[in-house]
Amino acid sequence: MTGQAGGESRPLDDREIRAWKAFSRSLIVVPRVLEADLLQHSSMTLGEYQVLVMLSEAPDRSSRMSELASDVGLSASRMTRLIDGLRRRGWVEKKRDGCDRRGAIAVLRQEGLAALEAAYPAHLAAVRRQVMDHLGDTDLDALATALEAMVDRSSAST
Amino acid sequence: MTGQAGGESRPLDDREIRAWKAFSRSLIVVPRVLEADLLQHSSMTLGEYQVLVMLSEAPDRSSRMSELASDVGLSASRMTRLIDGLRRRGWVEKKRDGCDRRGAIAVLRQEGLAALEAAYPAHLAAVRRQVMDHLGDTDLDALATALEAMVDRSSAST
DNA sequence: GGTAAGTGCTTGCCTGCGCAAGTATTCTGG
DNA sequence: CCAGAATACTTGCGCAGGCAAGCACTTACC
Repeated sequence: MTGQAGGESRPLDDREIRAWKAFSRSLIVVPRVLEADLLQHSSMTLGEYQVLVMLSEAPDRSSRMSELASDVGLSASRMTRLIDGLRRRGWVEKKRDGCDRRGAIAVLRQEGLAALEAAYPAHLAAVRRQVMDHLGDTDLDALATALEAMVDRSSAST
Repeated sequence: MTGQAGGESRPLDDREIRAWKAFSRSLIVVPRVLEADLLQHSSMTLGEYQVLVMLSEAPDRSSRMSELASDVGLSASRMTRLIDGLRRRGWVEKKRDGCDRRGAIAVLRQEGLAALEAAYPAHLAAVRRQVMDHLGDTDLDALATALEAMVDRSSAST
């Protein structure tokens, strides 16, 4: 029994409903607000910001497209176009992988790192203001563990 | 200095980074997976499902467009087109408000309720499987409170 | 009562994003 | 060494969703 659609699931109780409704609203509202802020201050998307962060932390400031995609949780096609956008702005360059010439590797350029550093303070403030400041009573480790499990489950079911 | 981006914020510590990264990935991945599931099983969007739920719980199974929009966290224009879609499927009808004839009121029809009830079991199972099942160690009330605060803060800053 | 400002929905247009199909390259069995 | 399967990206296309401008109606003020 995979549980895909088959098994009867117990309905959510009141606590669960409250948590789920709050979570599902946050899924819509939080990214919108953060993205609007980032777009206004730094002319970049939330996805673009996250990709720049991943690249800045990667060895040689470079990473394969497919890794970037799965790390941020975007589709491969989205990543192609996202990287194209960053390339047009001169923030990253793309080169074919020498060993596996199917693959492409995105490399963060100096200008991209500068853009990321310029965007960082305002975005950090927005994340604190919109998200972290409200997590006061929450056990961060338990929350992180739970969210990681969700995301892993989802990637697994692909 | 607006204060919007002004103040220096303390960088996130390791715990916060972990929680934030997990949260931001979940913002991308969770809605995608749930929506794909809902679309496949019931041919409706997550937003459409949520609107149907709101309507089914509302007095007279009807609600003003603007209320629906703010309850689910979507923009007014999105709500117009979403309701149009539901109307085309015969699930909802729209009538002008008698008292304030600027306003429009969406009314859930029997067919819409039936569609919602048909979609419910599979969606419930998906929500349990993808989300609720992973929240075991988490204090649901604290989490709900935190998420509600986030969303309220965001709506407020409009 | 009539004009000005405000409110509530709709429309035009643009962007983000995924899916399905296509292309290029690598791997695998004969 | 060569077909066929598998992999890694790209491209075509369609839908979700926001913003800005528009239209309809109401409220406020003279």
